[in-house]
Amino acid sequence: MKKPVIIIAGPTACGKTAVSVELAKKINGEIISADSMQIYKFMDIGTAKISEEEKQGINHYLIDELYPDEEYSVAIFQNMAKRYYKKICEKGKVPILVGGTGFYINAFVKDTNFEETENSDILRNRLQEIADQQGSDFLFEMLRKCDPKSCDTIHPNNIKKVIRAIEYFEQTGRPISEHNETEKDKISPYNTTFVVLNMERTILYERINKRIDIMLEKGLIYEVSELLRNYEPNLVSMQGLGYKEIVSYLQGKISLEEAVYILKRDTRHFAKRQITWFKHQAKNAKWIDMTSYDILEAVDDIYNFYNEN
RNA sequence: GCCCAGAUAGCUCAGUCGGUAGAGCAGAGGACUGAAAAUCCUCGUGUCGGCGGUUCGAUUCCGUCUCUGGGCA
Repeated sequence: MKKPVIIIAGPTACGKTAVSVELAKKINGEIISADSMQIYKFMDIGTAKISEEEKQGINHYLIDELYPDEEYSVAIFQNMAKRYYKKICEKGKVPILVGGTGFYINAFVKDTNFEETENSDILRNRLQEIADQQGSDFLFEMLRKCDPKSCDTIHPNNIKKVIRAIEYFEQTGRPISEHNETEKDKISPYNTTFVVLNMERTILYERINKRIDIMLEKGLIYEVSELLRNYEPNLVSMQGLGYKEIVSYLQGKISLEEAVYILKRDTRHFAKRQITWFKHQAKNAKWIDMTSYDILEAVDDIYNFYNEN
Protein backbone atom coordinates (compact mmCIF):
# COMPACT_ATOMS: atom_id res chain seq x y z
CA MET A 1 0.00 0.00 0.00
CA LYS A 2 1.23 3.44 -0.93
CA LYS A 3 2.09 5.94 1.72
CA PRO A 4 -0.12 9.01 1.92
CA VAL A 5 0.91 12.62 1.50
CA ILE A 6 -1.14 15.78 1.25
CA ILE A 7 0.19 18.48 -1.03
CA ILE A 8 -0.93 22.07 -0.89
CA ALA A 9 0.47 24.06 -3.78
CA GLY A 10 -0.44 27.25 -5.60
CA PRO A 11 0.91 30.65 -6.60
CA THR A 12 2.44 33.07 -4.15
CA ALA A 13 0.01 35.02 -1.96
CA CYS A 14 -2.97 32.74 -2.49
CA GLY A 15 -3.24 31.67 1.15
CA LYS A 16 -1.31 28.40 1.33
CA THR A 17 0.22 29.08 4.73
CA ALA A 18 -3.00 29.78 6.63
CA VAL A 19 -4.83 26.88 4.99
CA SER A 20 -2.05 24.41 5.70
CA VAL A 21 -1.83 25.28 9.39
CA GLU A 22 -5.58 24.90 9.86
CA LEU A 23 -5.52 21.59 8.03
CA ALA A 24 -2.60 20.33 10.11
CA LYS A 25 -4.52 21.18 13.29
CA LYS A 26 -7.55 19.32 12.04
CA ILE A 27 -5.87 16.10 10.95
CA ASN A 28 -2.91 15.99 13.32
CA GLY A 29 -0.42 16.81 10.62
CA GLU A 30 3.03 18.31 10.28
CA ILE A 31 4.30 20.51 7.49
CA ILE A 32 7.21 20.16 5.11
CA SER A 33 7.93 23.33 3.16
CA ALA A 34 8.50 23.02 -0.58
CA ASP A 35 9.90 26.49 -0.99
CA SER A 36 13.31 27.33 -2.39
CA MET A 37 13.70 30.54 -0.38
CA GLN A 38 12.05 30.05 3.00
CA ILE A 39 14.76 27.52 3.78
CA TYR A 40 17.12 30.43 4.49
CA LYS A 41 17.61 31.99 7.88
CA PHE A 42 17.40 35.79 8.17
CA MET A 43 15.24 36.00 5.06
CA ASP A 44 11.87 36.40 6.72
CA ILE A 45 10.00 39.42 5.45
CA GLY A 46 10.83 39.08 1.75
CA THR A 47 9.94 35.40 1.63
CA ALA A 48 6.70 35.94 3.58
CA LYS A 49 7.92 33.26 5.95
CA ILE A 50 5.48 31.91 8.51
CA SER A 51 6.01 33.34 12.00
CA GLU A 52 6.14 31.35 15.24
CA GLU A 53 2.69 32.61 16.23
CA GLU A 54 1.25 31.68 12.87
CA LYS A 55 2.59 28.15 13.22
CA GLN A 56 0.23 27.66 16.16
CA GLY A 57 2.39 24.90 17.51
CA ILE A 58 2.42 22.92 14.27
CA ASN A 59 5.85 21.57 13.38
CA HIS A 60 7.32 22.99 10.18
CA TYR A 61 10.32 21.50 8.40
CA LEU A 62 12.64 22.93 5.76
CA ILE A 63 12.12 26.45 7.01
CA ASP A 64 15.07 28.35 8.52
CA GLU A 65 17.43 25.44 8.07
CA LEU A 66 20.22 26.94 5.98
CA TYR A 67 22.32 30.08 5.99
CA PRO A 68 21.97 32.34 2.96
CA ASP A 69 25.35 31.28 1.60
CA GLU A 70 24.59 27.56 1.74
CA GLU A 71 23.70 25.57 -1.32
CA TYR A 72 20.13 24.43 -1.85
CA SER A 73 18.68 22.61 -4.82
CA VAL A 74 15.99 20.13 -5.83
CA ALA A 75 18.23 17.22 -4.99
CA ILE A 76 19.02 18.54 -1.52
CA PHE A 77 15.37 19.37 -0.95
CA GLN A 78 14.25 15.93 -1.99
CA ASN A 79 16.73 14.25 0.26
CA MET A 80 15.77 16.27 3.31
CA ALA A 81 12.05 16.12 2.57
CA LYS A 82 12.15 12.34 2.38
CA ARG A 83 13.86 12.20 5.71
CA TYR A 84 11.27 14.45 7.36
CA TYR A 85 8.47 12.57 5.68
CA LYS A 86 9.64 9.37 7.32
CA LYS A 87 10.04 11.07 10.65
CA ILE A 88 6.51 12.45 10.57
CA CYS A 89 5.06 9.08 9.61
CA GLU A 90 6.92 7.41 12.45
CA LYS A 91 5.27 9.81 14.85
CA GLY A 92 1.93 8.70 13.52
CA LYS A 93 1.21 12.12 12.09
CA VAL A 94 0.09 13.13 8.62
CA PRO A 95 2.75 14.73 6.39
CA ILE A 96 1.65 17.81 4.49
CA LEU A 97 3.89 19.18 1.76
CA VAL A 98 3.25 22.89 1.29
CA GLY A 99 4.83 25.32 -1.10
CA GLY A 100 5.01 27.15 -4.37
CA THR A 101 8.12 25.59 -5.85
CA GLY A 102 6.48 23.16 -8.23
CA PHE A 103 9.76 21.71 -9.39
CA TYR A 104 10.54 20.58 -5.85
CA ILE A 105 7.07 19.16 -5.31
CA ASN A 106 7.43 17.10 -8.47
CA ALA A 107 10.79 15.78 -7.41
CA PHE A 108 9.26 14.53 -4.18
CA VAL A 109 6.03 13.16 -5.59
CA LYS A 110 7.67 11.27 -8.45
CA ASP A 111 10.73 10.49 -6.42
CA THR A 112 12.90 11.67 -9.29
CA ASN A 113 16.26 9.98 -9.39
CA PHE A 114 19.15 12.38 -8.79
CA GLU A 115 22.54 10.81 -9.08
CA GLU A 116 25.36 11.85 -6.83
CA THR A 117 27.75 14.19 -8.58
CA GLU A 118 30.40 16.52 -7.30
CA ASN A 119 30.23 20.27 -7.46
CA SER A 120 30.77 21.38 -11.03
CA ASP A 121 30.97 25.15 -10.78
CA ILE A 122 34.20 25.08 -12.78
CA LEU A 123 32.56 23.33 -15.70
CA ARG A 124 29.49 25.55 -15.54
CA ASN A 125 31.60 28.69 -15.50
CA ARG A 126 33.67 27.44 -18.40
CA LEU A 127 30.54 26.74 -20.45
CA GLN A 128 29.08 30.10 -19.51
CA GLU A 129 32.28 31.74 -20.72
CA ILE A 130 31.99 29.94 -24.03
CA ALA A 131 28.43 31.22 -24.39
CA ASP A 132 29.50 34.77 -23.55
CA GLN A 133 32.42 34.77 -25.95
CA GLN A 134 31.30 32.59 -28.85
CA GLY A 135 27.56 32.97 -28.55
CA SER A 136 24.72 30.78 -27.39
CA ASP A 137 24.45 29.10 -30.79
CA PHE A 138 27.99 27.84 -30.53
CA LEU A 139 27.22 26.30 -27.14
CA PHE A 140 24.06 24.82 -28.57
CA GLU A 141 26.09 23.10 -31.31
CA MET A 142 28.31 21.65 -28.60
CA LEU A 143 25.21 20.12 -27.07
CA ARG A 144 24.21 18.71 -30.45
CA LYS A 145 27.40 16.68 -30.56
CA CYS A 146 26.78 14.90 -27.26
CA ASP A 147 22.99 14.97 -26.99
CA PRO A 148 21.18 15.77 -30.25
CA LYS A 149 17.84 14.77 -28.79
CA SER A 150 17.98 17.53 -26.20
CA CYS A 151 18.36 20.04 -29.02
CA ASP A 152 14.77 19.31 -29.96
CA THR A 153 13.42 20.33 -26.57
CA ILE A 154 15.83 22.99 -25.34
CA HIS A 155 15.78 26.43 -26.95
CA PRO A 156 19.25 27.69 -28.02
CA ASN A 157 18.75 30.90 -26.02
CA ASN A 158 18.10 28.98 -22.83
CA ILE A 159 21.74 28.89 -21.86
CA LYS A 160 21.16 27.55 -18.36
CA LYS A 161 19.37 24.50 -19.74
CA VAL A 162 22.01 23.95 -22.40
CA ILE A 163 24.76 24.14 -19.80
CA ARG A 164 22.96 21.67 -17.55
CA ALA A 165 22.50 19.21 -20.41
CA ILE A 166 26.17 19.36 -21.36
CA GLU A 167 27.17 19.12 -17.70
CA TYR A 168 24.98 16.05 -17.25
CA PHE A 169 26.59 14.36 -20.21
CA GLU A 170 30.09 15.22 -19.00
CA GLN A 171 29.38 13.79 -15.57
CA THR A 172 27.43 10.67 -16.42
CA GLY A 173 28.38 9.91 -20.01
CA ARG A 174 24.70 9.69 -20.88
CA PRO A 175 22.41 12.29 -22.44
CA ILE A 176 20.02 14.11 -20.11
CA SER A 177 17.24 13.58 -22.63
CA GLU A 178 17.42 9.89 -21.82
CA HIS A 179 17.23 10.59 -18.10
CA ASN A 180 14.27 12.94 -18.51
CA GLU A 181 12.47 10.39 -20.61
CA THR A 182 12.61 7.72 -17.94
CA GLU A 183 11.84 10.05 -15.02
CA LYS A 184 8.98 11.80 -16.76
CA ASP A 185 6.41 9.06 -16.75
CA LYS A 186 7.38 7.59 -13.43
CA ILE A 187 4.49 6.52 -11.25
CA SER A 188 4.46 8.10 -7.83
CA PRO A 189 5.26 5.84 -4.90
CA TYR A 190 2.88 7.94 -2.83
CA ASN A 191 -0.85 8.11 -2.51
CA THR A 192 -1.14 11.84 -3.08
CA THR A 193 -3.91 14.20 -2.15
CA PHE A 194 -2.84 17.03 -4.40
CA VAL A 195 -4.52 20.39 -3.92
CA VAL A 196 -3.76 23.56 -5.86
CA LEU A 197 -5.03 26.80 -4.39
CA ASN A 198 -5.75 29.50 -6.92
CA MET A 199 -7.57 32.77 -7.24
CA GLU A 200 -9.08 35.05 -9.83
CA ARG A 201 -6.10 36.63 -11.52
CA THR A 202 -6.85 40.29 -10.90
CA ILE A 203 -7.57 39.61 -7.23
CA LEU A 204 -4.39 37.62 -6.87
CA TYR A 205 -2.39 40.46 -8.41
CA GLU A 206 -3.97 42.95 -6.02
CA ARG A 207 -3.01 40.73 -3.12
CA ILE A 208 0.56 40.50 -4.38
CA ASN A 209 0.85 44.27 -4.70
CA LYS A 210 -0.60 44.79 -1.26
CA ARG A 211 1.58 42.12 0.30
CA ILE A 212 4.69 43.86 -0.99
CA ASP A 213 3.55 47.18 0.46
CA ILE A 214 3.18 45.41 3.80
CA MET A 215 6.66 43.88 3.47
CA LEU A 216 8.06 47.37 3.03
CA GLU A 217 6.19 48.58 6.09
CA LYS A 218 7.53 45.65 8.08
CA GLY A 219 11.09 46.66 7.23
CA LEU A 220 12.12 44.74 4.12
CA ILE A 221 14.77 47.34 3.32
CA TYR A 222 16.31 46.95 6.76
CA GLU A 223 16.26 43.15 6.43
CA VAL A 224 18.11 43.33 3.12
CA SER A 225 20.67 45.85 4.35
CA GLU A 226 21.39 43.62 7.36
CA LEU A 227 21.90 40.64 5.05
CA LEU A 228 24.33 42.64 2.94
CA ARG A 229 26.53 43.13 5.99
CA ASN A 230 27.38 39.44 6.00
CA TYR A 231 26.52 38.05 2.60
CA GLU A 232 27.43 38.68 -1.01
CA PRO A 233 24.69 40.03 -3.26
CA ASN A 234 25.49 37.47 -5.97
CA LEU A 235 24.42 34.49 -3.83
CA VAL A 236 21.56 32.39 -5.14
CA SER A 237 19.54 33.26 -2.05
CA MET A 238 19.97 36.95 -2.78
CA GLN A 239 18.42 36.48 -6.23
CA GLY A 240 15.08 35.88 -4.56
CA LEU A 241 12.21 38.25 -5.23
CA GLY A 242 12.33 41.13 -2.80
CA TYR A 243 16.07 40.78 -2.30
CA LYS A 244 17.69 41.46 -5.65
CA GLU A 245 15.46 44.50 -6.26
CA ILE A 246 16.13 46.04 -2.86
CA VAL A 247 19.85 45.31 -3.28
CA SER A 248 19.81 47.30 -6.52
CA TYR A 249 18.13 50.15 -4.68
CA LEU A 250 20.61 50.03 -1.79
CA GLN A 251 23.47 50.04 -4.27
CA GLY A 252 22.03 53.18 -5.81
CA LYS A 253 21.38 51.57 -9.18
CA ILE A 254 17.65 52.32 -9.14
CA SER A 255 15.24 54.44 -7.13
CA LEU A 256 13.05 52.93 -4.45
CA GLU A 257 10.02 53.60 -6.59
CA GLU A 258 11.55 51.63 -9.47
CA ALA A 259 12.60 48.81 -7.17
CA VAL A 260 9.08 48.44 -5.84
CA TYR A 261 7.57 48.60 -9.32
CA ILE A 262 9.92 45.88 -10.58
CA LEU A 263 9.40 43.74 -7.50
CA LYS A 264 5.62 43.84 -7.83
CA ARG A 265 5.74 43.19 -11.56
CA ASP A 266 8.18 40.30 -11.32
CA THR A 267 6.24 38.73 -8.48
CA ARG A 268 3.12 38.83 -10.66
CA HIS A 269 5.07 37.18 -13.46
CA PHE A 270 6.31 34.58 -11.03
CA ALA A 271 2.79 33.77 -9.85
CA LYS A 272 1.77 33.29 -13.45
CA ARG A 273 4.62 30.87 -14.06
CA GLN A 274 3.66 28.92 -10.96
CA ILE A 275 0.09 28.57 -12.22
CA THR A 276 1.34 27.42 -15.63
CA TRP A 277 3.48 24.78 -13.97
CA PHE A 278 0.68 23.36 -11.84
CA LYS A 279 -1.78 23.39 -14.73
CA HIS A 280 0.53 21.16 -16.67
CA GLN A 281 2.31 19.16 -13.98
CA ALA A 282 -0.24 18.62 -11.25
CA LYS A 283 -2.41 16.07 -12.93
CA ASN A 284 -5.41 14.83 -10.96
CA ALA A 285 -4.99 17.72 -8.53
CA LYS A 286 -8.01 19.35 -6.98
CA TRP A 287 -8.10 23.06 -7.70
CA ILE A 288 -9.67 25.29 -5.10
CA ASP A 289 -10.67 28.80 -6.06
CA MET A 290 -9.85 30.99 -3.07
CA THR A 291 -11.26 34.18 -4.59
CA SER A 292 -14.29 34.26 -2.33
CA TYR A 293 -13.45 31.32 -0.15
CA ASP A 294 -12.88 31.20 3.55
CA ILE A 295 -9.80 29.43 4.89
CA LEU A 296 -11.96 26.97 6.82
CA GLU A 297 -14.13 26.25 3.80
CA ALA A 298 -10.98 25.33 1.87
CA VAL A 299 -9.80 23.16 4.77
CA ASP A 300 -13.11 21.29 4.75
CA ASP A 301 -12.79 20.70 1.02
CA ILE A 302 -9.29 19.35 1.38
CA TYR A 303 -10.32 17.21 4.34
CA ASN A 304 -13.15 15.62 2.35
CA PHE A 305 -10.93 15.13 -0.68
CA TYR A 306 -8.32 13.50 1.54
CA ASN A 307 -10.85 11.06 2.99
CA GLU A 308 -12.12 10.09 -0.44
CA ASN A 309 -8.61 9.04 -1.41
C1' G B 1 -6.52 86.40 -24.07
C1' C B 2 -2.07 85.45 -27.23
C1' C B 3 2.19 82.26 -28.82
C1' C B 4 4.52 77.39 -29.05
C1' A B 5 4.44 72.00 -28.56
C1' G B 6 1.52 67.75 -28.18
C1' A B 7 -3.17 64.46 -28.85
C1' U B 8 -1.58 57.23 -32.47
C1' A B 9 -2.56 50.02 -28.57
C1' G B 10 -4.03 49.70 -21.23
C1' C B 11 0.87 53.06 -20.50
C1' U B 12 5.37 55.61 -22.81
C1' C B 13 6.25 56.84 -27.55
C1' A B 14 7.89 55.93 -32.99
C1' G B 15 6.04 56.30 -37.93
C1' U B 16 3.41 56.98 -42.49
C1' C B 17 7.93 62.25 -48.44
C1' G B 18 -0.70 61.14 -48.67
C1' G B 19 -2.17 54.38 -50.21
C1' U B 20 -5.93 52.95 -42.93
C1' A B 21 0.31 51.82 -38.66
C1' G B 22 4.77 49.54 -35.04
C1' A B 23 8.37 49.21 -30.78
C1' G B 24 9.23 48.92 -25.47
C1' C B 25 6.52 48.13 -21.07
C1' A B 26 1.92 46.23 -19.07
C1' G B 27 -1.16 41.99 -20.15
C1' A B 28 -2.10 36.81 -22.08
C1' G B 29 -0.44 31.77 -23.29
C1' G B 30 3.44 28.12 -23.01
C1' A B 31 8.07 25.27 -21.77
C1' C B 32 10.85 23.32 -17.78
C1' U B 33 13.43 17.22 -14.30
C1' G B 34 20.44 18.95 -9.69
C1' A B 35 20.43 27.56 -10.19
C1' A B 36 13.30 26.87 -10.43
C1' A B 37 11.53 33.30 -6.35
C1' A B 38 16.01 30.73 -11.76
C1' U B 39 16.05 30.34 -17.13
C1' C B 40 13.67 30.46 -21.84
C1' C B 41 9.77 30.72 -26.01
C1' U B 42 5.19 32.70 -28.51
C1' C B 43 1.21 36.51 -29.04
C1' G B 44 0.27 43.74 -31.23
C1' U B 45 -6.61 46.43 -35.34
C1' G B 46 -6.12 50.53 -32.69
C1' U B 47 -13.15 55.56 -34.53
C1' C B 48 -4.06 57.26 -35.47
C1' G B 49 -8.76 63.61 -30.43
C1' G B 50 -13.86 65.79 -32.96
C1' C B 51 -15.80 68.19 -37.34
C1' G B 52 -15.03 70.21 -42.07
C1' G B 53 -11.80 71.09 -46.61
C1' U B 54 -8.20 69.66 -50.59
C1' U B 55 -7.55 64.79 -53.01
C1' C B 56 -9.22 59.01 -56.70
C1' G B 57 -7.72 58.29 -51.57
C1' A B 58 -6.22 61.85 -45.28
C1' U B 59 -3.99 59.10 -39.36
C1' U B 60 -0.43 61.97 -42.57
C1' C B 61 -1.57 68.36 -45.92
C1' C B 62 -4.97 72.83 -44.72
C1' G B 63 -8.81 75.10 -41.58
C1' U B 64 -11.45 74.96 -37.17
C1' C B 65 -12.98 73.21 -32.39
C1' U B 66 -11.90 70.46 -27.79
C1' C B 67 -8.34 68.77 -24.33
C1' U B 68 -3.19 68.53 -22.11
C1' G B 69 1.71 70.56 -21.21
C1' G B 70 5.05 74.98 -21.52
C1' G B 71 5.74 80.19 -22.28
C1' C B 72 3.99 85.47 -22.67
C1' A B 73 0.60 88.77 -20.80
